[in-house]
Amino acid sequence: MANIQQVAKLAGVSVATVSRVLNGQRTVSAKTRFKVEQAIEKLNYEPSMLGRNLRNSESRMLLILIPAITNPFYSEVIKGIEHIAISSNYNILLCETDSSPERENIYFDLVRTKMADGIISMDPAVNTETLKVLAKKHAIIQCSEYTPDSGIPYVTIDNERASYQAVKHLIQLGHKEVAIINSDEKYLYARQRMMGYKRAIMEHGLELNESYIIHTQQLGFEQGQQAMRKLLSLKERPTAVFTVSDLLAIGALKEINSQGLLVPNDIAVAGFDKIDFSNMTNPTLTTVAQPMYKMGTIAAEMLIAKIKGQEVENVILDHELVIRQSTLG
Amino acid sequence: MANIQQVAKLAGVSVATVSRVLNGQRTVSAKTRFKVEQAIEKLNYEPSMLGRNLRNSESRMLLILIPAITNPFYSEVIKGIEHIAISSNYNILLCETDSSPERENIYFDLVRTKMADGIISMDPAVNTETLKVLAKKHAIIQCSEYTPDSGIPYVTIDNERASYQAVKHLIQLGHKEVAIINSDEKYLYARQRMMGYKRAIMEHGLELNESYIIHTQQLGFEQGQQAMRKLLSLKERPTAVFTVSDLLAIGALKEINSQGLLVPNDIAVAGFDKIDFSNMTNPTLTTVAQPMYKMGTIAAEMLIAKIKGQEVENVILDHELVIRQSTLG
DNA sequence: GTGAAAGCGCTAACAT
DNA sequence: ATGTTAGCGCTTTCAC
Repeated sequence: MANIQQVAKLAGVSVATVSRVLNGQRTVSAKTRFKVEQAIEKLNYEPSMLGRNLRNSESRMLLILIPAITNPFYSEVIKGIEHIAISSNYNILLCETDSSPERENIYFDLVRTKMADGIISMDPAVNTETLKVLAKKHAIIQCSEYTPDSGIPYVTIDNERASYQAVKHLIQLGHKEVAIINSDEKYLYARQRMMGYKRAIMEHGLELNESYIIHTQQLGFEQGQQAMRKLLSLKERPTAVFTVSDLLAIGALKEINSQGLLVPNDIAVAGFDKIDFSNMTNPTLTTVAQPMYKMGTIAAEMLIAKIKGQEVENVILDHELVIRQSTLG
Repeated sequence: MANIQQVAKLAGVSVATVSRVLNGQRTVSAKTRFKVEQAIEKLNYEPSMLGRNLRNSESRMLLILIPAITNPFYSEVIKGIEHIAISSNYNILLCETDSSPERENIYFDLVRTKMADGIISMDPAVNTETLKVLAKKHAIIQCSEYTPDSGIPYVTIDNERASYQAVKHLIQLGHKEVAIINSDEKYLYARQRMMGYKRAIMEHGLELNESYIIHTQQLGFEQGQQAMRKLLSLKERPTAVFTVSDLLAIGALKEINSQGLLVPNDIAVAGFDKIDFSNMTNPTLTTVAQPMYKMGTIAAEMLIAKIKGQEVENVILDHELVIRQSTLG
């Protein structure tokens, strides 16, 4: 593997000049540039990023922290991040925490040890204390889940209102027994969506029934099934269910189906995220659309700005209630 | 940010000694080690991987090439890769090619420029010529899709046999009109699965009907729907459909449903991959289970061995036909 | 317009 | 057991 020295030698110039050509500086004469390019070609030279990165004291890597790669919600956001990253000459270090603090710490080390120039955290279970400390010395953005008043910039949606609108939709359809399948309320988004749920219930003069509130530890199909099983075993079954994730909703749908009940006739279901799957279920799923791709691009832009030392503002993106068969029939 | 010099100075030792402590060498006396650790603590020192990597001439990054991050098949494989990578102190550079040659080339540059120590390619659309050239100087493994006789080690399953078994299952159920929704046969796996399909048809004395063979450009829900629409518009509808991906199968299921037909009574459907969602459809999907996680761990182990300069053998993993409602009712 | 040289932070060979 | 030093491959300041 050739290095810059050998190129310089072959071209009969100094390494400085080779470097200038490499970096597209205009202070090199056309003749010299040509000689250098010839030498590069001949030696099949590729500049080593290891040397460049050390010299520039940067890695040009963006660390993305997600709880689980299997949730399509994150896949879409990542697509957005990737788009911006590529066009800004950054690369993505995708890190799945499985909500494990040890794993998380391994990944935090990547930025501590300069292997990553910044972090986009999408993990609701992230250790906010560590994150805050880290944010003092490193560029960090939170995406979707965030920490208010932490000084860490974030991009997200208005979870309370999104949840409110979904539940209101169910209520306006005539449902009086509306359940919610939420995730653990140690997460901010879960608390916000719960608030939206409660506000909708209250504002419409309905009764808040504690047995209609189910919490799950994770956002998966199985958790949705289990939660729905609980709800279906109730003496007074709900007639509608709002879940904070499409994955939960799809699991719930499945469980309702297995018990021989019909959606939406027996029970209406609404989810959250508008993942691709949500349009493939039978019936198709009413859900709150999050602008996932856009969220990704914005998070990436914010992070890159932050890495450059610029100030960045928090961003709240618009959501949209997408009404489909699982509530309308 | 402290560097190794400052630590050495504060501890009253040389940088070599600090380096030894950092790398856990036992040739350092307990007393000295303690002093160094104190200094590290005090300065909040974190060794820079930029320096270390340049010196060691490695990046400890593994580049993973996938066509689309949104296909859950890849997510599972990645989970496996990640598991091994972490425990071997490597990190993952996840790269989505979107089957675009330009993007692919950007990613190849990462290994050319030493930003990645090796590649696991899972992209069927990968440029095999470039890959072969690259493989001469770099560690490369192919996972799932591979290039026979290229000298590039791979881990995969027996696609022909898997496909054969799935189609045979349909035939043994009494179906005589069995269609296949395949992807473009420029991909090896597509050709292999087609061969399995044809062998099953032939061996059972059925007629090969060209109009029952549909090709799609991508593996997505929409492509499955479109393909199924074509099949349903046929004068002589097939009574069973085998698709080379669960995503296609789910799209097909959807289309059959929308046209008011029933699975499996009117048409039986079998997919491929056993992604999580395949158990959430209504009816649940008969599918060929690929050991995705294991495939990931093995690919990662092979790559790391290869990086170390060891020879590695190709691996063919077992698959399994999982029979569920979409064929059995 | 080009070159010489310093130095980014680390490891390892060699010396003691 | 510990220190000295060269050098990994690059960029950039400062001369000329």
